[in-house]
Amino acid sequence: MAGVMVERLPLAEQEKLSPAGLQRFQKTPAPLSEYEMKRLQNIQDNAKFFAALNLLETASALKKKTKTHTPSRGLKRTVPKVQEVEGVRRRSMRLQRVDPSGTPLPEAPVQWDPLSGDDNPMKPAGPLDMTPVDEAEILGFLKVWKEASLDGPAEALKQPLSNLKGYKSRLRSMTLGEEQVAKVTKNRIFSVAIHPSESRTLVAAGDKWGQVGLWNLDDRSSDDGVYVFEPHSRPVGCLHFSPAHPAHLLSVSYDGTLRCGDVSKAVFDEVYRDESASFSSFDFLSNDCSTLIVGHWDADIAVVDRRTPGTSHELLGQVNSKTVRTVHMHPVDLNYFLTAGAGDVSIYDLRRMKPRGMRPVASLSGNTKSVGSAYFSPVTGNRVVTICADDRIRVYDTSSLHAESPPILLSLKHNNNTGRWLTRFRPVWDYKQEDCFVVGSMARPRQIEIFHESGELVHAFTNEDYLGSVCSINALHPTRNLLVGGNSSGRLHVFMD
DNA sequence: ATGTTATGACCCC
DNA sequence: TGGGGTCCCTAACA
Repeated sequence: MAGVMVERLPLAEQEKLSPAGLQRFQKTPAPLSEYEMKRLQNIQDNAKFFAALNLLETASALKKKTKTHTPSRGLKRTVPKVQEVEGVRRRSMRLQRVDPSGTPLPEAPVQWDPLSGDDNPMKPAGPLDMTPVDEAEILGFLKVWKEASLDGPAEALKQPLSNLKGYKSRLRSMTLGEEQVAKVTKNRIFSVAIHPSESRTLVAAGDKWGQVGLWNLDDRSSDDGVYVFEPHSRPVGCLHFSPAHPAHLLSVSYDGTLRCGDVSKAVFDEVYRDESASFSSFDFLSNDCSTLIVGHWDADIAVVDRRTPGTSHELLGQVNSKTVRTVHMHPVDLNYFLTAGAGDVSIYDLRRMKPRGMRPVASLSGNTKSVGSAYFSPVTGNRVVTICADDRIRVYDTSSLHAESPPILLSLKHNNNTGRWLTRFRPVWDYKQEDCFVVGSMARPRQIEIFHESGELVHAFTNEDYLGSVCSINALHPTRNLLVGGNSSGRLHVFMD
């Protein structure tokens, strides 16, 4: 803890688990809801799918596998080259930057424009096939993902908070080995997600240029279990498996689309699209995860219902700040949501959505520069953790939602200066231990840190051999001892017991 | 001043 | 060699 300055403030007592909080990670409790009907329909639809699957799997099992062992998992060194289908590519002298005699012209400053080149074209509207960028066979993988999604509600969610000592020993049991590191996207990671299954280990990451990589860690066969898709064309800022139906993987992107990767259909459906906008984040609004709240970069907030046809929002408001980097629902009272952006962290009431200048219910003041993220503690919502460019991590007491200015419990000095090439840190709470959060770090040796809300460094994950870079974006499994950290070259690191 | 966004410098086959 | 993989604490602009 050298160099770390902690300002301690009084702590409120620990709250009990709330049923509403629990439900976020459980199946929809209501019997025969619309969702259940839809699910039955899906089961029928999928019968055919599995029939086809069995046939193809048999066929692929007969294929000879000759791949040699490589020390690192994930995306391979040699990416299959896309052949120029048009034969010789004609380029003008001007584009080649040579004058008519063939002598090179002096280098002109080029404004790089992703929209004009064919490097990163906007994806077409409508569903995209779930075809990996290398066109690898994925039926076997989809089967795993689908089976993993059939896990019932976790008993562990109902267990009371363990004490800090017990929690520490759980963290100590989590290790990183060669098999727990893989490159899952081509470029730098902007978001990660963990499938909630207790029987299977499935993680995902979204990158700078719209890729979403999925990694099945249980796949120890000759294949490495990594499958890379490209459902977006710009950074994938936020990624979550649906807690109510984890066969769905939802993603939002700066490209102005929100998609839902659906195993049953093997497509990335388009849920919400606004080409003139840029989406930064989203959260599930209802416990059945059918409605979503989406934060736009320009401070618009949209409510989206996945059940209605079309790709527009149901409701649009604008919060009273310059930008919205993250949006997060209160886990107990689903009328309230939290936004964080440029120098502003506020709680708003959904029932008072307005087209412009919404007045917050509460303002979480103290951040003196740009705020990277803000999240409610996931079970009670009694805490909010923020991270700011002023090199502080702050924890607020939000147990009284109508306190206009929730008190700061902690202001922790932390080097958040990630610079030009690293994704900004986003501390997230641990569902298993609601008073602790995980955050990336610039400290050497490279580490991923777990802090208690008091500012105590509870644990630092390090590994001399396999963790040599900054993991900006991290996620913790809701019940298992499992941590995923993503770095700026597309690699995931999975600490587990 | 604050906040955001660009695509660099190396090393290694 | 050069293109791709990898890690990372800057500088211009609005």
